[in-house]
Amino acid sequence: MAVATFSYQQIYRVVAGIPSGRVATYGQVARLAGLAGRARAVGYALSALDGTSPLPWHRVVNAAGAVSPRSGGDGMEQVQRMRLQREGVAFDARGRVRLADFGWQPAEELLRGAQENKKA
DNA sequence: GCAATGACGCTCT
DNA sequence: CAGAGCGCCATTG
Repeated sequence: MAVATFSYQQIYRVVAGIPSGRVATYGQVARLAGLAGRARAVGYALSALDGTSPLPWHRVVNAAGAVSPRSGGDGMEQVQRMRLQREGVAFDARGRVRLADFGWQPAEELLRGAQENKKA
């Protein structure tokens, strides 16, 4: 495994910053992590995580506002939905979240982009 | 170093 | 509004 590359740390930090009851898209996280356009890297970083990771990975969804079907058939996508509903996130009949209401809207200062690397 | 795969995003139909 | 196709970059073999 890559043993947590530099980019991964940025991604994890952003994911950990997602407030409860809100969901962020891979592209959003990627941009905040300084990896604009590399949404795939975000998905890869999360895939590298385990179900035991302390990060709220379940708050990360795709641009469609739906849980992405990961390979392996872990069935964790259902767990992700359950967790989000538990936090107050509502899903529509198609199992998709209304990003217009539950989508995470970070402050502009945070939107500076790749500038948030200060670590406390 | 090259080739294949992947928890994505955007555009077209 | 929903579904399918193409392109992007990063990681792994």
